[in-house]
Amino acid sequence: MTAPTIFWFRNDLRLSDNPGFSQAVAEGTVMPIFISEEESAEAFKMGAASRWWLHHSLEKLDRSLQHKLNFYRGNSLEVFKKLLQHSPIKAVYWSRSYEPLAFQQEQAVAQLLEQKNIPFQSFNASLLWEPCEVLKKDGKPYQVFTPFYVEALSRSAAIRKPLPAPTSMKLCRDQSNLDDLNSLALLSKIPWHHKLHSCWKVGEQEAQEQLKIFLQNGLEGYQQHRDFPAFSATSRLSPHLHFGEISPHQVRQTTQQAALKTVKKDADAFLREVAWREFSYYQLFHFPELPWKNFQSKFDPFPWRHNADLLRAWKEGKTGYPIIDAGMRELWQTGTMHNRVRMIVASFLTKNLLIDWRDGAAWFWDTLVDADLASNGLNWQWVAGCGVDAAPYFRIFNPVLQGKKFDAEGEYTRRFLPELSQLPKKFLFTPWEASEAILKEAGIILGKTYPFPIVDLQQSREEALQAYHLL
DNA sequence: TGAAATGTTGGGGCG
DNA sequence: ACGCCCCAACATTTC
Repeated sequence: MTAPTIFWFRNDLRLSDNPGFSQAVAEGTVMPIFISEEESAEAFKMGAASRWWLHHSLEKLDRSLQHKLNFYRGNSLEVFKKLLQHSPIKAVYWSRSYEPLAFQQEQAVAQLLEQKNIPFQSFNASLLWEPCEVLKKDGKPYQVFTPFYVEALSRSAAIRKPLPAPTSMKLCRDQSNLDDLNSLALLSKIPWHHKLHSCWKVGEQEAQEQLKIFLQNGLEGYQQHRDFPAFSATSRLSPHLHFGEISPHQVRQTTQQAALKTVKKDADAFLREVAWREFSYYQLFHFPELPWKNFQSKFDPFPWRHNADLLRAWKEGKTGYPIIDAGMRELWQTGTMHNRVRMIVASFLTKNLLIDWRDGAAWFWDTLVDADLASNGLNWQWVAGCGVDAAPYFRIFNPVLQGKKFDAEGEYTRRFLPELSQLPKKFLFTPWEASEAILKEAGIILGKTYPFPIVDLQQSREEALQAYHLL
């Protein structure tokens, strides 16, 4: 048997539109591998919800690969060193990561392969635009989304057409490898994740299916409906995109084809959101400290509060503000949160509670199935006001008004806060204003079945404005 | 991809 | 008929 080409799967867990994989298959026998770096460095630790997703995504991918996917644990450089000792390798291909640490790892592997004189090649499988190519006239990266997007769109012609999945593959296993998917220990022993099964369908086929469902049912009116958390008007593609079960190229092309029949402005609005994902990776590429360092360094001395009780109340959805609590419970129960509500809860944490955006980001990292280093960092910094093209510091969401405006019927809030389900619409976002009789009728005992507000909105708003103003 | 404070306008009630 | 006040509705400014 001739030596196989290794294809190193990373966050590109699909067979279709995977340029490196297609090329490897076209050139002969392929040994597909996946490396979990989680044990090798704290920085690679994934959140519990992401691990759940990854486990099932790998399971699906392994099935598509005729159960030939090879699993390894540890530092990727060490894994490759061992791999190269065992058997002759023709070449190594992979899809580039645009996350700083993962990029460093692949650079180290590339160096090793160079030394060993083994051909290798990396591919862009996950971004529509190479971060290093889209630059301002002065050669510096864009810091504002809109001009970035205008420039990016002008380069649309260069975007590759999505590739079909290979029709026939010769795959092989690494016989010396004893690890399997379960050795990666991605699933928590506590069966909390069972509830995620009813919310999500993981995998490449499922991602394609979800895109179709969204384009058929959700695209028309997307621009208006996407703001209302009770509707299912969002694409729900983010975890699929994060793990590369579907590529932005596929999303873009299929959306544009669908848009020929439906409303163009909705398609544009949707693709603009996909472009925000690009912008996040773009910023992460040019500012690798994005996930943990203020983009605007003047925020560095900001006096964030370290109040464990307030933070816990926020995490558990027990702040006493129903739209906040509904969002936080949705997150815990389903591994996601509607985009509008993410902004509201993030504003509440960073402005009303004056808690460090990194604490919020860490919780999202642990609980979101679409937790993404680039998007999480960019968007938290956006809300906190310290980020790229950020929201101004004085933009403070009022959870009562936001609830009334974007969940006017209270459907979303009641869905995730069953203890308030009997409360009349008039008081749903201000239960503390309801009379004793009304609360009793609704079966609510404030401070017992549902908390009193943990902060005063007006006062905390004033304090935030004052603190931010001092910057 | 806000909200609150402040300013302006115009219609109606009323002496 | 007129001026005055009130206030809702909308617009602008400010944080």
